[in-house]
This record gives sequence, structure tokens and C-alpha cells, in this order.
Amino acid sequence: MAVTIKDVAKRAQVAPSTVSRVIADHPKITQETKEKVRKIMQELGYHPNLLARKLVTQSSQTIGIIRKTSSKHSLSDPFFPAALQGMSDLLHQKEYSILMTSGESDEDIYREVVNMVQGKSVDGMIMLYSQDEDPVLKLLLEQKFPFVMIGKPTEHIDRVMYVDNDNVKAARDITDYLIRAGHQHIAYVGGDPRFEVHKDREQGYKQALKLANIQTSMLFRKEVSREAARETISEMLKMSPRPTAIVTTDELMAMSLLSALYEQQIRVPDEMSITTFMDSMLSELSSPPMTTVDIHAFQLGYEAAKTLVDLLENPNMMKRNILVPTSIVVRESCEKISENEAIG
DNA sequence: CTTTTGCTGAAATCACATAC
DNA sequence: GTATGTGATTTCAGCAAAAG
Repeated sequence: MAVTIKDVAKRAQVAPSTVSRVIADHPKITQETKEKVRKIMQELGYHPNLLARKLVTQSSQTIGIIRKTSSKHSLSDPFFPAALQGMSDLLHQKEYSILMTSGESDEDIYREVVNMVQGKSVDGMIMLYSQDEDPVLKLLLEQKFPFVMIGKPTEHIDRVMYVDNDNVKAARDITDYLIRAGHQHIAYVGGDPRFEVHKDREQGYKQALKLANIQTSMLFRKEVSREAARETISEMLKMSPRPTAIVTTDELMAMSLLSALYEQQIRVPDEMSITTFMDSMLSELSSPPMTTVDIHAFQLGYEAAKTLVDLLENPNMMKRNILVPTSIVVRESCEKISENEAIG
């Protein structure tokens, strides 16, 4: 039999309620009593029964994390571990544990979320994505379940607390950076436009071109794979005028494009500049090292978790959204070009 | 003598399985 | 079909001792 609060109480010659208050560090218990009880807990190897606690408090001290439907790469995408680190950093401080969806399909994930919500296995959720017509979002809103989104909601924006970058501005900035480096023909390789983040960045790219009076936009939407990257690059090489710079939305995409450029013996950055969002070790260690838009994924995760915990502690709190600033990290993958080269 | 402090100890409560 | 047991928490009336 496991040691219970009553065993501790008996041994320490106090009431069970006193032991409970010691655990909670209640201010009305003297330091002396606390020390005595804690010593007994040590001796007996007592640990609170979390199931029992959950039963009475109606809280699991657990946060659910909803990943987007995984392409096979979703766990290798450096965004995920970086954001997870930020979330677990704060959640650990606040003594919450983490429960993550593990499903591969939309249906699996939806079912897992239903289980978490209806089964009350988590107190709140963090969504790691924002997608059009998302049944998961609909469910959370209908059930009035506490959650925070990383990304900007496409609908019900007044009812959702979210943490995001200004992706439109970030994409505009990085495109503008290339324009000011002399590039006139800038290709953009985006992701699935059902996700808000991809829409925003695409829009930012277009805005920058428009502001610079550049007519030709070269837009690609590809999945992340070696094959798709090869296709993209060979399509680009056939274009006239040929792009001298690439903006990508996804770090893994950037790496696969870099690899495809290498295969085609296109020199980076001399013949082709390339830049991406997200800034992990991959960008730092690639060859050449990659100029990136650092979206501060750690901070996105951290702020999302912080907002959620605040909300759980104070359910009536005012709706709050956070924009995490982005910054351009300059490395060797982009180069200035002269007017002549740009035309030729 | 009254108030405050620091506790007591019983009871209600939670969701659910199993026993009666 | 109802009663019971699980373990921790919270509440509440109440008590003894210390403080005012």
C-alpha cells in the first residue's frame, strides 16, 4: 500500500488537513510544524496521489499541445523543438506537465483533442498552428475550453487569444532586404496556403515587390521533399528572367533547395541568394550559412504558455494577443548584386 | 477578559469501479 | 440498482494557548 496523507498525519501527530496545508505551503501553518511534517514525508517516502488530487480539484495541472497534421517532417521541422522548449520552460516553472497529440491524420488529432477536452485530461491547450475551417478550433470554441493559439486565427479572431509574429511585415522586410541588395527577380517558395502563416508571408512578399514597383512575382507552392526541391530549382533555371534570389517560408525547404542548387552547381550566394524563415542550428551550420528571419520560436512558445497559464489562473482576464518581433540574421547565403548582373 | 493564532477533526466532495 | 471505497482537498465549527 502506498503512503497516504493519513499515514503522514498519524506519524507526525497532526490532522490530515494540516498535512494538506503543509503540502500547499499554507501561510497559517508554522515553520516548525511544516518542517516536522516534511521530515515525516521524507521518512515515509510520501508522494501526493495525483489521481486523487485531480479528482477533488478538477484540474490535472497538464497542458495539451496540438500539433498540426504531420507531414512526415513535422517533427523534424526545427520550429517544433524550439517552440516546445519555450513552452516547457514556462510550464515547468509553473508546475504543469505536457500532453501532446500524437496522431498523424486530421481525424486522429481531432479525436485526441475530444478526449482531452471531454475527458478533462488537460486544463488548457496550445495550438501550434492556424488553419482555415479547422474543426479543432471550432470544438474548443464551442466547448469554451481555455486555449491559446500560436499563429493568427483565420476566423473568430475576436474570441481567440493568440501569439504570433507579424508575418506580413517579416516577409516584407526580408524581401525588401533582398531588393535593397540589388535583386529584382526574387522567387518565393511558400507552403500550404490553408495555413494562415503561409498566407501572411506570401502577402508580405507581394507587398514588398509592389512597393518597389517590381511587376514580376514568382510564386511557388511546394511540399518539402528532395524531389520537389529539384523540380522547383529546375523550373527556376528555365525562367526568363531567371531569379537571383529565393525567399522560403520553411527552413527544411530552404535546406532542400540549397541541396538542389548544389546538385545543379549553382553557386550560393554568387549566382543565387537564398533566405528562409526560422533560425535554427540548420541555418547556422548549412553551407553556406543561411541568412534568415529569426521568428524567435522559443519566445512564441514561452509567451503562448504564459498567456495560457495566466488565463487558467484568472479565467476572467482580458483577451490578450502578443506579437513577437522578428529579426533578420545576416549570414553568407545572400549577396549584393550589381545592376548589370541583375539584368543579365 | 477578549481576540488572534494555529491548529483539530469530522464531513462533503470529486468520478468511477466494483461489490453487494 | 444502490452502496461503498479510493486519497486529497476544502470547509467549518470549535478548541487551547498565547497575545493584547
